[in-house]
Amino acid sequence: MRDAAGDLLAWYDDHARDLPWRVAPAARAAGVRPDPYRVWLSEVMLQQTTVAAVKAYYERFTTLWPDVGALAAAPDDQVMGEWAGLGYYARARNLLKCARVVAGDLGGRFPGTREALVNLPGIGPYTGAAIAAIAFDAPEVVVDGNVERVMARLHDIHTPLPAAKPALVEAAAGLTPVERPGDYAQAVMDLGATVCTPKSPACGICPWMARCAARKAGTQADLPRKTPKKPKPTRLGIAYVARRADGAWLLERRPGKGLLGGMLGWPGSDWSDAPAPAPPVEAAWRDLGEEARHTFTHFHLRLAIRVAHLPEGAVAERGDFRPPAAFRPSELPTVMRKVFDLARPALENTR
DNA sequence: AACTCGGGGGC
DNA sequence: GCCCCAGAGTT
Repeated sequence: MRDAAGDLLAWYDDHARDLPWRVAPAARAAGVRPDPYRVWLSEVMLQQTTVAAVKAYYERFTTLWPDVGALAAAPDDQVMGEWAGLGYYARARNLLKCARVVAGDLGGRFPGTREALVNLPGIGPYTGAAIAAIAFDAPEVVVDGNVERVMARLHDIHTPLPAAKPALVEAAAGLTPVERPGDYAQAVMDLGATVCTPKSPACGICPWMARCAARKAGTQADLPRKTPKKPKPTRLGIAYVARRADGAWLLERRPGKGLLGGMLGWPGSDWSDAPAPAPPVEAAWRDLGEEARHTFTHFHLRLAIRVAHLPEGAVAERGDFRPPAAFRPSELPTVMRKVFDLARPALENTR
């Protein structure tokens, strides 16, 4: 009788999703290994991010920077601009740090073990194990959100996350095969993404149906359990959008740490219960009367928008003027792009 | 162990 | 609206 990993690999050979960062099955069978650079890039982009959202960014990055040396040589601002909209911007900052360590100290080659990989910026337990397994054929235990859900159901584990994490890792370790560990890891994740989904799992077509304890007990839809999360407070702020008579926009590079760190944005107030006005330049500011609403991981934001036309030669206390040719709205994180979309009509005419 | 850190798609 | 997503880093 085939073991659980064997059943899943057989399913994977017929049902694997065709994803840009994967080596096609025929090529893989012929011994072609995936490029560690591309595995790493895809895994970092996929952290807490859906496949659908990642695809276009992955194609863009690999076109602009086909290898780790090219990425390491790219200017910080360009990389941050290309990451804009994908979220969790510390990933992009650590991506560059990691690329520069690999391209510099490591001669352009990624290390092939989990232990060495997790010492690099932005590579944690999951990503280190995933790169080692997928790119280097190491039998590492790869545990992401999909694996946690599948293991909780397979073994009918009712302990809420995150307390259940050690038990789920142990369950995953007991199943991970020595052969084809990379395919096995991707198979569990595909299973979680397409069959063992968070809501209404398709148990009838699951290759592990007969082995699943939660299905026997009828508890699969309630697993994994999670500790309740805190409600999000609402913060208020003011964003200032100014345009000079020559068409230049007044923009500001945010500090390199914290929320939206390193990203381009509009100058503004603090975000709090009672934000203090902080115009970046003396001008006849006009309130737009419409606010940008945006929800971050742990709070809601309502951003009032103030706009102003500035005379030619105006000088700002904060931020820098960018001519239209040097500014693409796609460089902005989403909340700042929302502000721009609302403010633009009022500033289309430069005088 | 708890908190910070984005954004979009599904329901 | 809430939930989820190929989590990592900080405190």
